[in-house]
This record gives sequence, structure tokens and C-alpha cells, in this order.
Amino acid sequence: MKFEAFRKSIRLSKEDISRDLLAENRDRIKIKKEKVAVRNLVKILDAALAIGNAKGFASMSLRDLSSEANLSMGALYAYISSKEELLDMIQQQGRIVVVKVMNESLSGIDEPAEKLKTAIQVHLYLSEVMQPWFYFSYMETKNLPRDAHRKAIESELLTEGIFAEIIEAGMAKGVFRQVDPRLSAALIKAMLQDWYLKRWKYERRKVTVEQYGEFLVDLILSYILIRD
Amino acid sequence: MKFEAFRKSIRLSKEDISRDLLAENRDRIKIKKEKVAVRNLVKILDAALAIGNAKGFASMSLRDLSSEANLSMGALYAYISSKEELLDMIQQQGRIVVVKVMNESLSGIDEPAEKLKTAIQVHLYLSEVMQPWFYFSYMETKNLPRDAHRKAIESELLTEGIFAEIIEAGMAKGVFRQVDPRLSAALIKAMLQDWYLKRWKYERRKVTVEQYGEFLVDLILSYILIRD
DNA sequence: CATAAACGAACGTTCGTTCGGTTTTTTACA
DNA sequence: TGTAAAAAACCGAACGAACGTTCGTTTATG
Repeated sequence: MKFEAFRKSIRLSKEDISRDLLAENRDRIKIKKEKVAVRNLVKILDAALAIGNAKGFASMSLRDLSSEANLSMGALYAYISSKEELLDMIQQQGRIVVVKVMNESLSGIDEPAEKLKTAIQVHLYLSEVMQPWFYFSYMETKNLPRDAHRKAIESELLTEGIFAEIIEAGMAKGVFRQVDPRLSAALIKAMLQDWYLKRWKYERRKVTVEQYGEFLVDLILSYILIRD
Repeated sequence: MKFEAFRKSIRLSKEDISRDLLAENRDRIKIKKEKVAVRNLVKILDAALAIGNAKGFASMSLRDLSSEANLSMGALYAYISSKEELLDMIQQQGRIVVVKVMNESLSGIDEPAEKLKTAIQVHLYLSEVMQPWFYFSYMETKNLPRDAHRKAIESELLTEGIFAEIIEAGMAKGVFRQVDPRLSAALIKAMLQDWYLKRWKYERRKVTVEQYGEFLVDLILSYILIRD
């Protein structure tokens, strides 16, 4: 699968995500009209991710956010009820998208090697489309309140579990070698994460997301496939 | 190499590190007597790494630090000249140790596969001994002032370069397959980092640092060694 | 008794959050 | 279609709490 094909196949513009997020938090957001709410949510999320990823969410003041989003302090508080809740909202929305896209993309694929390859590519491409989200979620997990923090960890383990299950199925079918599925999955995740955590590095070296994906698939399959 | 053997072979107690750090910053630290200075630096660094890793350096107030380290606000400022400088000091000291230990451990090894294996193990074991340092440095890089931030990035590329050079040497000798050395090195680093970034995960699953190291070496060598 | 170290109240800023007032948009009726 | 009332959205000054940092004073050391 090509990256551009993937990007077009999923509906994930900023507006789409903001609309979902609005629907999810209809009770907490005080703005009535969807069109207005979505327009400003896009501005708020854009600004929060930009500032937050540049200097950390804790170091971002709501005055920074207010001026970057071109909204007054008062207007800001019509969309969020506290700074902490904004943090939670961003993370939650990211997780929802990941689970949805991963499940949609993998259903119907049975051949283990093909499924593993697709899972790696989809996760990688998704992290490319939503890079600020992924980076933010990774770096700010520990600043979440207790309950949200627990959910973030569960989510990490859930996506890891997807990879582990594919590997186990491949082993059961005799297509994959006998390896530690959980540890293999953990390392796949680690390499997937490097792509969005160290974007500056790969950008500088002009490594494309497709090249990275191919390399990663090669590395994993050369380890996991039965040898001749 | 066993982890315990490694731990004993390097002198890296908190006191040792604090003493080095004191020597490095003799002009900025106002305390005259080494014994007193080292004792309190240990307390300050312990507290800063503990609080910083728990809730982020930006969210750690100097009052938190003061009470955790059992030092008054005034006393704290006899050891550090600003909060930002403390951040810089911790990172700088970590980098010095990494470069020193890596260079010492790799000199004299010529056989590429052996050298690559040792490099992976040493980096991994070192990150285990100094886990709070490594975690802290990774998570707080972006909060550094401009110049210190640049140095942190250089350091990331430097250690990556060590792995890349070993791989290139192995390719030149005909022991390794023709692979992308830079990308391979990047992924090795990504997997090494996962060990200290997600310690909670591996601890929970009772994966030891030696098991992780073996798995990682297996994975890399199965990709990079010439096949029969 | 002199020097070193530690103390903690106080300073000026900046923070997250609130709220009374203003502007903009929609609605209702002619 | 024009307009006044009502509703929605936005504004930014103001508040108390908490921040990093300083400094005059007290305590410990040798």
C-alpha cells in the first residue's frame, strides 16, 4: 500500500477530527452551533499541539494558547473547562481514531505475513498523518490525571496486543518461527514510535515514510519468517 | 557479558557521578567543602530525577524539590543558580558518562558481530544502571535552552553513529549483508530506548535486561548477518 | 570567633480561572 | 425585506494562588 492511497482512503481532516471530538464532548463545550464550534476547535487543537509539542504542555500558558488560536481567554473557556481537560481531550480523541483505523484496515486479512505487514504500514502511515497527535500523546502521558493515565497505558498495550496476536496466529499456522510474540510486538511498537518521535532526524535524511515502512517490514520478516 | 559483571566493572554510584558533576561546575556551586557538596548534590539529583520523571521537570516546583531533598530554598540556590541550569547540568553529566563508558567498552574489539553485540549490550546495561538519567534526558530534551538542545541532538546522533560505523565496517569486511547502516543504527537505538522509556512494561512482565539484550541482538544479527 | 552553610519570609511575575459587559448572529414579527 | 428583541459568542480586566529567585538573618562547624 502506498502512503498517498492510505491518506486519501481515510477521512481524517482536522475538521473531521474536531467534529468527532465535539460530538464526544457535547455536554462540556458551551458553544451551540456546530459550524462555529468546529471552526474554533480546529484553531484550538492546532495551537495546542503546536505549542505543546514545541515546549511541552505544562510550559504552555493559556495566554500562549489564546493568542496563537486568536481567541480571548474567555472564549477559550467556552470550549474547554480546564487546561487539564484539554490535555485529556486531545489524547482521548487520538486513541479513538487509532483503534478505529487499525480495526477497519485489518479486518478481512488472514494470511499472517500479509496481515503483519499491513498492520505495520497502517500504524506507521496513521502516525504520519496525525504526527502532532502521536508525538503529543507520547510525551504528555505522564502529565495526565490518574484515570486518564491508566487509559493511555491500556491503549499502548492494546495496540501492542494487535501485533502480538498476529504473530501468535502466524506461529500457530506454521508460517512464523517460534519467537516471543509479546517481546516481538513490543519492539515493533518501539520502532514504529521512533518514526514520529524523531521526525526531525528522518526528515533531515530525506527518508520517506514508505522507505521506513519497507525497511521495518524487511527487518521483522527476516527475523520471523521460517528460513529455507 | 552479564549485567551484574557490567555493573561492578564501572564505578557509577550516585556519589561518583555527583563528584564528577561538582568538579565540572566548581565555579557555579557556592559550597566550599567537597564532602558537604557531594552529599547534598546526591540528594538534589535524586529528588530532581524522581519528581521530574514522575510529573515532568516543568511541573516540578523548586518548593517540591526543596522539600523532597530536605533543603531550604536558600540552600538549594547555593548548589544551582537557576532551575534551567539544573536541567542542563543533569543532561550534560549523563552525556559525559555515556560517551566515556561506550568508548572504553568498545576499544580493542575488532570482529564486527562481536563489536555490535557488545555495543548493544553496553548501551542497554548502562541505560539500566542510569535509568532515571536516560529517561529524564529523553523526555526533557525539548525543554532545554537553544544551545543545550543542540548538544543533546548531537549526542543522539553521535551514539547512533557508533552503531552505524560498526555496521559499515562489517559490510566492508564481508561479514554483514548490504543494508542501510544509518537506518539500521537508528532502529537499534529506537529499540534500546524502549527499554528505559517503558520500564514499567518490562518490569511488569518480568523481562530481565539480559533477556531483552539477547532478544535484541538476535533480531539484529538475524537481519544483518550473511545467510548460509 | 570567623567562616561556611542553611534558613525561610518576601518580592515581582505569571499562572489558571472567572465574570460582568460588549459585540455579533439569529429569530420573530411587520 | 427591514428591524427590534433575544440568544449566542466573544472579550479582557481582575483575582488569588503559585512560581522562580533573592537576601538579611540564624545556625553549625572547626
